[in-house]
Amino acid sequence: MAIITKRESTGFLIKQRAFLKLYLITSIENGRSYGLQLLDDLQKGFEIFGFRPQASEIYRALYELEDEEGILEKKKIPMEGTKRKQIVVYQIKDKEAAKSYKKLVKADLDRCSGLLKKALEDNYG
Amino acid sequence: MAIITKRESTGFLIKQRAFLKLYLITSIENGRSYGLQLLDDLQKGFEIFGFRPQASEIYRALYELEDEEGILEKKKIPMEGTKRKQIVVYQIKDKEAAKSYKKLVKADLDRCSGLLKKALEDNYG
DNA sequence: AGATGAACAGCATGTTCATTT
DNA sequence: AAATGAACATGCTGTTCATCT
Repeated sequence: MAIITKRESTGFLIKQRAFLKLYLITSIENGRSYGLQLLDDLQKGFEIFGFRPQASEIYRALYELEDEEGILEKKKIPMEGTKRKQIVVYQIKDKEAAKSYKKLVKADLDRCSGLLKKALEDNYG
Repeated sequence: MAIITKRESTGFLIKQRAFLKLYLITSIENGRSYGLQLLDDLQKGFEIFGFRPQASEIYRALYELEDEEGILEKKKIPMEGTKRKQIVVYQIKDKEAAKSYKKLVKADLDRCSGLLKKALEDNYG
């Protein structure tokens, strides 16, 4: 019988997953889109920062927003310009939940900004 | 025979290890100290940010700064107020290497700050 | 107990593969 | 080929343990 040990966070920086989930909510609020399109937007937007998220991370984030947080719901629609090809699009299912998730992430982003700011002051001040 | 696959970074945020190494260099530049003391300083300094680094991370970071980067060198000295108890203190071995490491980390911290700033603008603007 | 370091283990996420259209 | 998602693999780092004084 295996012993399961739950692991604590030391509270360093925000996780990529949460960061992407924030962007996915906002993008979907601004009109529906689908996985690869969202990925492409993010990759282009962060190119100058040297950050290139992976497709699998996007799909995992979308899955969690739907299945764990209950913020999104999934729909299959025919892809534009095709008859039979379907794509998976998401829309906001629970506006309040979306709002409160974004609020949580904002607090963490602010915390992280403060942490980096402190490091810049302490080490290069 | 095992196939070794090197893993790429997607370039999200700075790793805790690099962040701590930066602080360790600066602390050691400002007067020698030893592992648990450095840990205690860091834990106290970041308490308000909810960040609490672990002892093992400090020792790993010190090891790498000595053994991999060649920036620090180790000395064993008798602990204050004791006759035989020894502690491991570090001092800067290669000033230029320290300087250039700090420069690299500064660039990354600036990049990360920009990334967080963008996220705050894009999602709460 | 305080200090150091090695060994072990979990989790976030990068990589590869399968399936469908 | 584009799109989605599952399965597999790896590295960062949290946890535990051993040793020494």
